[in-house]
Amino acid sequence: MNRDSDSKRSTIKDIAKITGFSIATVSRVINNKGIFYGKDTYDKVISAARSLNYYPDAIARGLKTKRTYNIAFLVPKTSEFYSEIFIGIQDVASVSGYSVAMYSSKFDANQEKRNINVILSNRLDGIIIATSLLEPKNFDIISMSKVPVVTIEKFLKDPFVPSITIKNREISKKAVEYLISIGHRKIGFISEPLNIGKVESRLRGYKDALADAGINYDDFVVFIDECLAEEIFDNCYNYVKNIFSKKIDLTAIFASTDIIAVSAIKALNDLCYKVPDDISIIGFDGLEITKYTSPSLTTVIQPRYEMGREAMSLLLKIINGEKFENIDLKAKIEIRQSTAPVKEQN
Amino acid sequence: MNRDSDSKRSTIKDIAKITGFSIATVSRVINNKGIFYGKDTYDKVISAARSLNYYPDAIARGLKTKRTYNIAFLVPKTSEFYSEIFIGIQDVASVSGYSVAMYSSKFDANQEKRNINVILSNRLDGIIIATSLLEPKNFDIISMSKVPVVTIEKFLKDPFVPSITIKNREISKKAVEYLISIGHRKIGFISEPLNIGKVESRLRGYKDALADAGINYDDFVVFIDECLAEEIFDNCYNYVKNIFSKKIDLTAIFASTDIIAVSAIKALNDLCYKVPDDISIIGFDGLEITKYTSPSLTTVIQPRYEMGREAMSLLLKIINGEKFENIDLKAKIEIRQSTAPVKEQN
DNA sequence: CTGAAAGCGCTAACAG
DNA sequence: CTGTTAGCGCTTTCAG
Repeated sequence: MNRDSDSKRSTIKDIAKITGFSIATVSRVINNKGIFYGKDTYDKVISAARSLNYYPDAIARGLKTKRTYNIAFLVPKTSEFYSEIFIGIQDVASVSGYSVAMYSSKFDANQEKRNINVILSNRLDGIIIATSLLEPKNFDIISMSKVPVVTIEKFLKDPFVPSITIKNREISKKAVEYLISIGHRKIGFISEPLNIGKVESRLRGYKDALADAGINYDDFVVFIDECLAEEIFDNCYNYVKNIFSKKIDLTAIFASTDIIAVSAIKALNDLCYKVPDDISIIGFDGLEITKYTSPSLTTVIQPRYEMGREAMSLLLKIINGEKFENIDLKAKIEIRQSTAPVKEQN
Repeated sequence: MNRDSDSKRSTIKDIAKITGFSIATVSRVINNKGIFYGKDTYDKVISAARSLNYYPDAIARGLKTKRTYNIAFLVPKTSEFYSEIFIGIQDVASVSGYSVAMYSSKFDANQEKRNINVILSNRLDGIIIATSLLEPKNFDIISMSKVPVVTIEKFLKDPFVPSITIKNREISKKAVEYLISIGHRKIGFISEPLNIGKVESRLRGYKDALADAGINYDDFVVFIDECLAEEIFDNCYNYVKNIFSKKIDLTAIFASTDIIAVSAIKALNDLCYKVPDDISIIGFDGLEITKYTSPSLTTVIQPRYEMGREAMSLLLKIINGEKFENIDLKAKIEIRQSTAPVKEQN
């Protein structure tokens, strides 16, 4: 069961041979370089190319031109969250002839390093990093290589590396203010590890809102799950369940991601708390699934598609040597069923 | 704001220069080719490489060797479903030194074609196609290129293209039999477009089960949503809502994907049907989120990680000229809260 | 154990 | 408008 590999890939040389033109001419028409060839030449070359099933060899071309027109999108895991960013990236990339491939580290620093090595070895023209890298040392490798980079959701102090962020602190503050506005004063905060950057900002927003409302900040109701993993739901579920199996006096939770929020709802249900009657929950991200949980989730919706578009535009600017600056986008709160006015305590 | 590009990437030539060896020798030690060099040579070259921050240029190497050690994973959209397959692929690929990048067509035949062109131009060593291509003509392009291919969840008659499938028909039959075993006889089938291959098999399994139980197959309770889109939840939700806004006499639904099932639960809730009291629902795929919906979803769990592993192993066999055959994996049913014995009709 | 040299497929001066 | 030619960085005979 083996495919006959007699016929190898055809090259411009082959086309040159059967058309009688030189490889230079063939190259010109293949690349549409100006009008330095006749209509007739064009037709002959193109039809020869077609009949030979010719494909330009991007490898050879890249060796010469130092441009591969390939972009890497580096994520810690592939999920709906990154997926939509990816689409935004792809949409603007393809307009400029760039293609983008997604590399997942699966929350594994070694895999991340391997991915980076591959990306650098393959001379990809740029890298978009989502949510920063697991291993700071891995960033140094990229940095030394001088490949254009932009980050999403993680601001680095490196002046060569601009970021796409959203106003995490501001919108988090608003989210918590909303909770306060409907009577909540005992509001917990649950999140992934703080080192993710964006999470810090969200915690800060949470504190801002409490401070403004004259509510004391209480370390005891801030829960940071220090574990990141693929089985993120199970992980969060157990985490929340654990928290609430002790008697905790909260009427609302601000969760730093939708995954946490959705898991929390389930955990609370299983513990016989009713959402939103006993406890309100607000999430963060705006994943599509959150409209389909019961109750549907009140959440902060991030403009993920837009983030992807902006990231790629920014990267293009760096590649083309134009000037660029950081971009800070707005998110918005969508109120659904998981939040309700606080009930009278008795 | 522009990075000084004075220092370009270093090459084996640079290493040769500062060590005094020839580029051939440098190449040998970089590639660990046998023991055709002394320990001393080795050390000198390696330390020079390190000090120059040397990266092998995969582009140049590929031009010479015709192998890029890059694999493409082609998906119609990036989602949790493909995500886990991806991890399986990546895990076995990396053991053999291959890296894999994911290319999404976003349910767009043009994007798909563009991706394929990029993949072929970049001489990727192999392609894993999930769920078949949108456009059959696009497959011809790949086929003509003779690049090794394996498909997941879509069997092609092409003898050069083996597939990883699961026993869709068999397990679907079992799923419906389970519904029947708890008293259901009015069972609907809701799915994505039939041309996805796997869906046909699931429908067949559904019919098998009905036939065995002596239940008449009724076209009227088989709903095929002919639309595929990114907003898959909204789409399915509306579709199901639409179906059930007419008075439909069903006690159970077999949904061909979890997304449909989850959307259906919500749609039914909004229509004041109770799941599973009024109607039972069983899904298909085993997405992690389905444990966290309310009620949690009874579903067919596919071994997605395993599918990815097997696909990559198969691809490696083709690449290495070994013999290969199709692989058909088993799925299993996990019973959760969305299914219950049928209530007495009155 | 090491070096010289050819060439992978393509682009881009430069010369007509 | 077209052809010649010199590499891009690397691997790989073939000689030593």
